[in-house]
Amino acid sequence: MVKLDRRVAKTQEALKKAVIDLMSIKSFDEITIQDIADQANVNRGTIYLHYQDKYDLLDKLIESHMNELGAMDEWACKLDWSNGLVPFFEYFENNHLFFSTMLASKGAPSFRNRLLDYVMEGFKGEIDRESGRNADLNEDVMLEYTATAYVGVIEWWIRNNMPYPPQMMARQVGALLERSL
Amino acid sequence: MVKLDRRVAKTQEALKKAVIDLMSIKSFDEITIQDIADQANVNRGTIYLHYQDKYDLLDKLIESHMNELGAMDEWACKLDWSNGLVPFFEYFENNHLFFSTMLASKGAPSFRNRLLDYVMEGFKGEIDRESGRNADLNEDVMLEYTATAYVGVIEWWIRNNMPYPPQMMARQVGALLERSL
DNA sequence: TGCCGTTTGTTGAGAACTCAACACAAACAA
DNA sequence: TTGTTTGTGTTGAGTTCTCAACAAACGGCA
Repeated sequence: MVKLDRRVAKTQEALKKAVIDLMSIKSFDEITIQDIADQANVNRGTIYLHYQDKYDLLDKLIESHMNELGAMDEWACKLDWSNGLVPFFEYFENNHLFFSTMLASKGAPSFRNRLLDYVMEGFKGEIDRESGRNADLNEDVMLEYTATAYVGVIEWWIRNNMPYPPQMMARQVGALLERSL
Repeated sequence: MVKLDRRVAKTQEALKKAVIDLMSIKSFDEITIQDIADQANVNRGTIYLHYQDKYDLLDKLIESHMNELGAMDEWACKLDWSNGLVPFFEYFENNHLFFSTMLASKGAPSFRNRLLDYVMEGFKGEIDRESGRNADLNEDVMLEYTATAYVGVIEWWIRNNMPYPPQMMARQVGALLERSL
């Protein structure tokens, strides 16, 4: 992991934030490269030093969120379900603008699928294979079932402006996931 | 007025903000150049591309506030007292962190004097010389009197966390200033 | 006194960014 | 159709910023 130039970090951060902010106003397709540059207070040409085009930028933005979630996974999987989920719900809360606009936008299905894949990957290692209570259950079905439920709840929670605190959500969803896996 | 490079504007902005933020924690003398660089997320050497040292930076920071106030002066002096003062109190409110720390710091007297000078300069053109009610009053005394009162109220208002809204302050102080000038 | 850790101010090479300009494509109106 | 507008992607010269390194000054402290 080479530490990257301070300027690079700053402009990439600004560009990603700009996209998120703009997506709460316009749909992603309506956003022009110039819009992003203005919002980020960066020269238009600079964007092309980091990304192919605005789709690439959005892709990298999603990617960085997934990486962030992945990093939390490694850290949190040592805890029990209820406590381990807290940081995730806090993360969703902190970045609710991103997730809500992404899940509401025209490209939502593909983003939703990407999130589902990520979640399923994480759940794969959490299935109870020892007690035998899942002996006659198919793994793919179990994963699809729980991941869909989990993502669905997240989606609902964010869409409704996070009516309950992360701690409570973590406890509730944690209990349900524990039963399912 | 040459428009300056986007990068220059950004770093100068970041540096000024950094100083203000740090002054709410430490006294200005305790703040190191490295502190400012860290807070602004800028390389230490970069500071010297714009300022002689941290004192010069503080000086320019003050200067830019005075210019800001001066620009508002030209715009607001066409209005009556009560309405013309509103933007000023709003400005003080928006930048209360700067003014409160400046007026509380060790260098406060010099800053206070600078503010007084600025205010007196602005009041100079507002003295009523026509009605005759000020005929036997000395201009210097009047200016000193009103400016001290004005600055004193501002200081009190900010020190006490702005207990009344800008509009109300503008109305009250406006009425009093009108009587005095 | 001399040593030591910290802060300061400066330097040079190289990377990143700016800005204005350009050619091109798509959308759209006359 | 033609002309106009708007957005895209690229280029090159010039400026700004980064980073690591350096010498020098400062303030304890033994």
